[in-house]
Amino acid sequence: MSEPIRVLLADDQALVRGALAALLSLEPDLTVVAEVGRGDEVVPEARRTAPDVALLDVEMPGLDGIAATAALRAALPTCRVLVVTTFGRPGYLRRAMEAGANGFVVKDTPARQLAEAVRRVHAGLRVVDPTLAAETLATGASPLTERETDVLRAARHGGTVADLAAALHLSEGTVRNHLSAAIGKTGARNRAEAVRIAEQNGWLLGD
Amino acid sequence: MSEPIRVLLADDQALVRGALAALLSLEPDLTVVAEVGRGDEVVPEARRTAPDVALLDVEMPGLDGIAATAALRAALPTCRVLVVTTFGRPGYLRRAMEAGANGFVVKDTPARQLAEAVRRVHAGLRVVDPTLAAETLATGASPLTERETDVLRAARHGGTVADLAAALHLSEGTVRNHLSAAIGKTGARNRAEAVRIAEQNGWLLGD
DNA sequence: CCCCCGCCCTGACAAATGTCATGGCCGGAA
DNA sequence: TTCCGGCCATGACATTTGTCAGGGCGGGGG
Repeated sequence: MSEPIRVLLADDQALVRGALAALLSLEPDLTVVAEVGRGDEVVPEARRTAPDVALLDVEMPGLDGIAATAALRAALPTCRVLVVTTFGRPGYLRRAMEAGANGFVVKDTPARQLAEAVRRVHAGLRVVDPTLAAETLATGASPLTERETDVLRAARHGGTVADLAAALHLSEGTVRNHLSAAIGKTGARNRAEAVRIAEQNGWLLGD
Repeated sequence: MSEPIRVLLADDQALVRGALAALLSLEPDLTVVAEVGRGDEVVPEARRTAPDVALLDVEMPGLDGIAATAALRAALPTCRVLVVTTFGRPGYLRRAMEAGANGFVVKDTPARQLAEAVRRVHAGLRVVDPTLAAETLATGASPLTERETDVLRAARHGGTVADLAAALHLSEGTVRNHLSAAIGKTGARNRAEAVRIAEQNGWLLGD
């Protein structure tokens, strides 16, 4: 039998991270060689420990999992990436794949399948949650323009138009116009709903 | 040495649930006797397996963890409850304790401490995340009246005032008034912000 | 070269939202 | 009993938000 597969774990919730480590450690052919809780710690730690596969959560402080995927692929091209996330948002899958991920799994897949997914990714295969794959094709990429995305992102916290205008250095009229466009494109009936829809589709990544 | 502690796990994310099971199974004095993915499966499964400690997530379909806690305490008073949650929302802790929980842990506590928390709860001690305890005292109970809470809950999805009025069988003026009151009490500057604040404080439980 | 198309920016107008004063209802205190 | 205070309900009014038409800028195709 060959060397065990070296795995790096990245998840912001320490409890979940530790639990996943315990789960994977049950498999004789897998070793967890590193654990990190922030996206910006992924690359430094990967350089140090040279993992074969990195298991990255999408929701992380510092750098989200998608950005961390891109950074890791650039820094260590031989390291495979398996993205894991809580929410089955179609946009996440698309963005993850564009960033160079080798696999994508949502957190409500059965626990027994995770080790198998790691093995498949390590073997060079692509692993994609099948239910999500169909949905991704249906919803497609973001229809939002760059500025519209900026404005929606800023609107998440619930400020007034004046606040957004100040934060983005735009006139209030402009902000209203971008919001209006975003509302139209998302099919929403007001700002709050547009934010919710865009967020659910994963169109607001990048803080 | 006495019998191992029997544990029931409830979490809607199968991967996390399985991982927690793996983590706890590493401890020789703990046995995971049941796993469920919905709040409304907790009591039936507990009746069947007679656990000593139930580990409940707050965010679950069917019945949230707080409601499940109350139901479980009523059905099997000898079973201790340890509530686990992703978000350290002060209101959650308060509500969980009022519902009869014996402990409360957030998911970014270190993994090693979970087994210890289970043991303490089983021994009859209370386990509370210390940082959260202070915050709870500071933010206190919800200042929102029942109707205000209803209206904010309905407003989460982002509908218009007309929608809310129809859903709650109220006049539009009334809905606006309740929203205005909620905005005032939360210190928000518009509806969306009020929803966000109330949600963060755990004042909107109960779907 | 010129045209066209899309994105960005802006102000004026219409529509929705938030505020306020008012009145009905109920339960506890005087 | 009567009064008081809190919650709920409602309509009129001011403010904010969403829509629209229009102009500037830059890249790609004819």
